[in-house]
Amino acid sequence: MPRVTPEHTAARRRLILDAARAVFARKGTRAATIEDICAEAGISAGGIYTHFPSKAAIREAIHAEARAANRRFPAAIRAAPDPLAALQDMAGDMFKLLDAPELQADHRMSLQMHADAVTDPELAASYAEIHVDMMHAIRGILDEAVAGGRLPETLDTEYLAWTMVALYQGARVQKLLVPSLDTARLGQMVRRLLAGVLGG
Amino acid sequence: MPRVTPEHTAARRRLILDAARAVFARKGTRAATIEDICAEAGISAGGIYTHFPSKAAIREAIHAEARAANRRFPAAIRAAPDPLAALQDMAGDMFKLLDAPELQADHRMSLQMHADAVTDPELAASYAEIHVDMMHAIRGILDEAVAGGRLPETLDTEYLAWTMVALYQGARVQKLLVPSLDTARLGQMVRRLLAGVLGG
Amino acid sequence: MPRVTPEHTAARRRLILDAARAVFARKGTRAATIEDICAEAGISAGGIYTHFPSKAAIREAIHAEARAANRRFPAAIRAAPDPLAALQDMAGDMFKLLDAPELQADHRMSLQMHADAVTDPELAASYAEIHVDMMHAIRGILDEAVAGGRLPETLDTEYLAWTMVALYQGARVQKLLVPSLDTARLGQMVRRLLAGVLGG
Amino acid sequence: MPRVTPEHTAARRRLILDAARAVFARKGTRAATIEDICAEAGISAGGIYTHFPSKAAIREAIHAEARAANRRFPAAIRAAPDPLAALQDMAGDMFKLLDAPELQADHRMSLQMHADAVTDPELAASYAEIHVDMMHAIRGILDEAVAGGRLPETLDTEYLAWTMVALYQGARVQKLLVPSLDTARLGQMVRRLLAGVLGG
DNA sequence: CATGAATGAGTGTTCATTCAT
DNA sequence: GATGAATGAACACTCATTCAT
Repeated sequence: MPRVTPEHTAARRRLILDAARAVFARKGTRAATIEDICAEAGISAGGIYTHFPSKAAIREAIHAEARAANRRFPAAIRAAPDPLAALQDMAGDMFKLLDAPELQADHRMSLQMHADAVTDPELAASYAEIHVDMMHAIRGILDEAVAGGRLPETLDTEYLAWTMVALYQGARVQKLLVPSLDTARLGQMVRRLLAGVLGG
Repeated sequence: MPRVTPEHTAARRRLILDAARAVFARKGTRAATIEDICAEAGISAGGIYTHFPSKAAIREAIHAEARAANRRFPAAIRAAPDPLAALQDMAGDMFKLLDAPELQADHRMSLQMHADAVTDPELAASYAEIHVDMMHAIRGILDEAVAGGRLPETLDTEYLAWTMVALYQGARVQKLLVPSLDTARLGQMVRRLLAGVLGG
Repeated sequence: MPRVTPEHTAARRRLILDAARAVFARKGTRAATIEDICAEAGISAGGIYTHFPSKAAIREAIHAEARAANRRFPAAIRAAPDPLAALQDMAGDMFKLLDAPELQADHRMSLQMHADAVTDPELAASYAEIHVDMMHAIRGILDEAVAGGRLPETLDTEYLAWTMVALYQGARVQKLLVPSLDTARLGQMVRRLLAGVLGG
Repeated sequence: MPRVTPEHTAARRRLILDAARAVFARKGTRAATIEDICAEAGISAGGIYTHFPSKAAIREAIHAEARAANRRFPAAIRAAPDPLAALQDMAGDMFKLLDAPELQADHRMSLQMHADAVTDPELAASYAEIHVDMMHAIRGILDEAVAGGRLPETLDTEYLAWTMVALYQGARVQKLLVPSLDTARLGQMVRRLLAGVLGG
């Protein structure tokens, strides 16, 4: 019978994952060493291996969490009274996400992971699914608006959705490289571009 | 009379840089080893160090070339009879670039470099300049159109330019992760979005 | 074109193998570290890997050499004018081998390898072949003596050969554990036991 | 009243030692991990240290038991009505021991221990004593037969005894490496060799 | 200059041992 | 006593870089 509560184990996993995310974001997944992660987490060098079988497993766990977080996005937006309006608002305000201090590590991590994905087919497939999921979520809202007569049937909803996702990903990278970027103005411009198609 | 001609030296540099780009694109700058590059170039491990002082120097040389290539972009577009129309066309057609087989390695490399940039402030600064350069080139064209009365004075040309750059970067990543992406339809959508602002 | 002669490469391999044999003999194959071997050979830690892909490969190379050495044994004894007499002499004198200072490391190594073999099926199969080879060599001589009418047809030549091999292996271990063992007297006794069966 | 009875403690020791013997036999003393032993014994990693201060101590305890078992051998053979005949029988039948399924682990263990002994002077000394003990037991029987006039005074009883021990050790290794070995025929041959010296 | 073997600091991982529960 | 997570010193192996040829 373990004398260690499941809560303690979960907390330790959390500790390691958070440390790893911070270190991966700072140094990149490849340059980050197990020792870096342990130092960040305040545990000993071997201590990781009670909770994860390898460095790759940590990376995968972080990736899985990122993916899970992305899955929650569609539900959130669908819950709005007027999803189409919510989508437009978010396109304008989503750029607030780019400034959120608590998300900086995520943005950096994400970029590292994208770079890894190009190298690792398995990771690439999984990341592709994240993008596809985001696209589908947006497209679903657009399709409903088309069905409701609020958008023309001729609208290529799938590629409008793809475009929005690309815009988000591109803006994330841009903000990382050019911190002085004014995300509010960027949001305004995106909103204006979308207004030309979505109305509003 | 020097035994080794400058041409030979330049050819050797070229050989190494091309090999390095290919390997960096395939494996990532960190995972790629000097030996990988040598194998790709068909030279010996020590031979690199006659031409480059370190692996980092190779990466920097590649980056410098990428930057130089980007600098040629504004001039090309300015040379068009109607730069604004050329810009719009390119926004629609630029996505052809995403499919160009000879550019796939560049797209991959670029992603690896962006990831490195987050880790390395010097590289980040330099990459930021590339983005700023692209933005300025686009903005210059937009500003001229404003001056010529073809676009309203109220247009936030700087952030429209930023948006276009973000869209390009995002689309590049997207195409790498989701190869089935139909870049023609993506281009159509981008063109349509821009039409709402630029007219057309 | 390699600037290093094949002789140099062979010498380096030899250096490493000899060092490894010494260290394996002293510490056992498992306890011996790559660093031990490098220190013994006077080379740097990574230097081994130019010549051997892994520690296991070194062990296997040593094993292969031991096996090759064993293969030379039959030819040597067959070359004698009277192989049966030579066999008997060797049975008595072979125990001189146990004292030979230059073979002490081999005897120790051999014991380590036998221990490894029990653990590793592949190595076990290979070691079994060494034993079978030795047995066959001895049996061949005995069978010729039977064919020549010098030994009775009823003699179980196969198992007499096995017994001789077992005696050799057992004596090797014994001498390692009990260095004060008088191998000359041991040889006398073996010769006497064999005389009862082989005549002489 | 002690919460933990001596019986319980003894049983736990037994459990650990049996598990350790099994694992050592299977993997070798060095490759076997504490965790392997714990898994085999069905206890936890820390639990070992209540009963043994270290892994080495377990190995030593097993060795001590092996030595104790060997000490019982002389008494058993002396108890026979005709010890000399019993010795000859055993030499022929002893090879039955090689086939006994319940002794396979012991044979393997023994080989591992011999290998360790070459590495560890203390263990070597102790193992030497086991061999010396076996030799003395056999020699004692032979000397009595000499005293009783059944064997010639010129017989080198000490080295005949050593030879018998070597034969046993050698045969053990042989049977491990060459499982197809026919131990009955091997026994026959040994008996026949001994008959030439001991009569019978 | 080109070569490639040698170097040696550093990496991910293992495992005997400790100790809070 | 028993547990098993935590520790930290090794370990096998990698790789950017050097340098004798």
